[in-house]
Amino acid sequence: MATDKAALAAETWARFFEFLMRTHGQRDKVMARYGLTPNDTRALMTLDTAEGRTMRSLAAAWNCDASNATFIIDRLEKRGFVERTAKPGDRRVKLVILTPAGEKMRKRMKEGMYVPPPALLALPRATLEALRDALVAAIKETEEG
Amino acid sequence: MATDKAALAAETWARFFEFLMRTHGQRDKVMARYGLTPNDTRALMTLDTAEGRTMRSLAAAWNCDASNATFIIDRLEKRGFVERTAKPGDRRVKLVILTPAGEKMRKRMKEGMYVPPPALLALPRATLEALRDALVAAIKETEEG
DNA sequence: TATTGTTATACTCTATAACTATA
DNA sequence: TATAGTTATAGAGTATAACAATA
Repeated sequence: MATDKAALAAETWARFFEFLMRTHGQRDKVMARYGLTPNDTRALMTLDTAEGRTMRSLAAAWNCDASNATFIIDRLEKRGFVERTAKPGDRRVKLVILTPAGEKMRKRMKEGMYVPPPALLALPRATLEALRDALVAAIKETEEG
Repeated sequence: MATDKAALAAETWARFFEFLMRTHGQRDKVMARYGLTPNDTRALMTLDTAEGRTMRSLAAAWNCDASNATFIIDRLEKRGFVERTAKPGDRRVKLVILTPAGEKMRKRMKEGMYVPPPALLALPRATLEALRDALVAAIKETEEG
């Protein structure tokens, strides 16, 4: 029966992507509304107002090169969404924080992106709960592996 | 209770993305193995060997500009994965088909991409079935709206 | 010497506008 | 005149290598 389970997992995985593709338009609209690229959006989601993050750690979080992180942060800085501040104690390091304007935009994006697609809202409550529970279980598995 | 359901849908949606992000590395690896970009992969998945598709319909399927479709097909043509053939009857139109080499690469990619992440395989059968059924229901809702 | 971040450069991806050839 | 596709061009996103400042 091992084969059957593999096939079931493969089908589930394919469905996962199909649903993702079918709801792609909605996410594009939210970003277009605020003139943000997918990059900008991801960056806003990663940052916070409090202590700030080093360029290095941002590059690692985005799985990209340090020079690319410079480029991404430059873009956000030009629009007034982030600030580079010097780290006290090690003047090589820069801490990037969200400005109030950046915090505001982040909140808007989050609201827009987390609005579930109508197709999800249309599901019966029990189906939604089953979906959520299965995803939570799957996420937990990624932590343990 | 409408509010509760909206919150449930929002949470489910957030989980969906979280799982997607956590399994991102796996998909990158498959594409890197064959030297394909995400673009190339999507294109290979869309095409077939039989009748071919017009550039216009490809651009529509990829939700991109016609000139971009030209660029994408050019890339695949250079690597010998696709061919442009003239449509009999209307010589303005070109039909793009997969070559045998393209068909082979398509099959490899499909195998690689449809391998479910280990975290999915680790779920109990009942959870997997619930997940699949919920996704199928959600996909169906996108068709009706 | 090693590390943090930036700049110079080049290549890929994408869209707009102008163009060619058919219809 | 309208449509299918391409080319010219420009801007965004990405990486590599060389560089500056600091440790």
